[in-house]
Amino acid sequence: MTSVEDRPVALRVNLALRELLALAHDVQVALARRLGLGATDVQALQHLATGVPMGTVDLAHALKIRSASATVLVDRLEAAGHVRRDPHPRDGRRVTLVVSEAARVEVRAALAPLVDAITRLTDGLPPEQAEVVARFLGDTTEILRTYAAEPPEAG
Amino acid sequence: MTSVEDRPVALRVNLALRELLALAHDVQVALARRLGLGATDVQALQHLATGVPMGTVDLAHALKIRSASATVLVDRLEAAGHVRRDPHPRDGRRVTLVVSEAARVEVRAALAPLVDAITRLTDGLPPEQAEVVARFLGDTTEILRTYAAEPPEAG
DNA sequence: CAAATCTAGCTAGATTGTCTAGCTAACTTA
DNA sequence: TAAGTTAGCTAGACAATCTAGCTAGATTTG
Repeated sequence: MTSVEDRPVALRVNLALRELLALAHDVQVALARRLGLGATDVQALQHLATGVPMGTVDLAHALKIRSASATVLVDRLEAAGHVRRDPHPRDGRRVTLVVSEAARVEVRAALAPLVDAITRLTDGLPPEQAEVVARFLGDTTEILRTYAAEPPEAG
Repeated sequence: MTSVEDRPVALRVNLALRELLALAHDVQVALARRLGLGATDVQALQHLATGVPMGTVDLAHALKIRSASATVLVDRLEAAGHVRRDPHPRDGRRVTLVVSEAARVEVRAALAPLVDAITRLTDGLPPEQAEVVARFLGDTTEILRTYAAEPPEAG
């Protein structure tokens, strides 16, 4: 039996989360505009900036677009000087995508106000509350990941 | 061996949030695929489903696209039987967009697993922790909104 | 070791969705 | 009533992704 008093809180969390998901798009667009790039291109840079070495196909998988589209995307980023195509040392077919240091800095700078604001928010919380929030966010991303991965029709 | 829990809480929250923002896109795409629509069309339905009466221009503002694009978007939704264009009772220029009950049900059903999972998660929290989470999410959406609204160059 | 198969990446052309430009009709104001 | 504003639409341009199909390098197999 759910009590009447914790219903509003659950509802508030649900609504806030949905609003946050909706806002995510706007945030990506805003970030892209700051960098003068398209939204997908920025996502690509963010993936590449994690440091995990990637080829064109890997990037395509990460972005959930076709490899052909990723090729064109990398063309754009390369033309803008944001990434470089390095040959793979062992596999002649492969390409290793390397983010330029300038692009890395640009992305970090554009994200800074956001990261700083969130950090301020987190630092303002008592440690045990921050812990609660971190755990909740971790669980939530897990749920979202599951939902996003789930096939449209359950087999 | 460092585990995830050893990291500073602030960093974990920041990372989780960024992951959440990245996942939001995938979630929208997954939802769109379930409904057989484009991502923006689904967002439009979600906006319209809130019950706040809207015209084409209002929808355009909500989605941050041009009114011309919204017109075409509404054409698509109308052709698919998801919305209806009703004349505005007082303003002859205006159109009131009405979501069909079928579409409303479809969207709710497609979102159900997500909403249910989040609700389970929230209901599993002690009330005071839920309160902390709700407050944090509210503050976060505020930060994101500010970031998304901020002009590329401070003038 | 040579043939068949697979994989990474690319090119070309079709498709889709948003954009800009510009229009009409209706509302508002001086 | 004339001028300006707003809601919505149409037409055509543009940008990003998609499908189809190709080449070259890697892997497997008889």
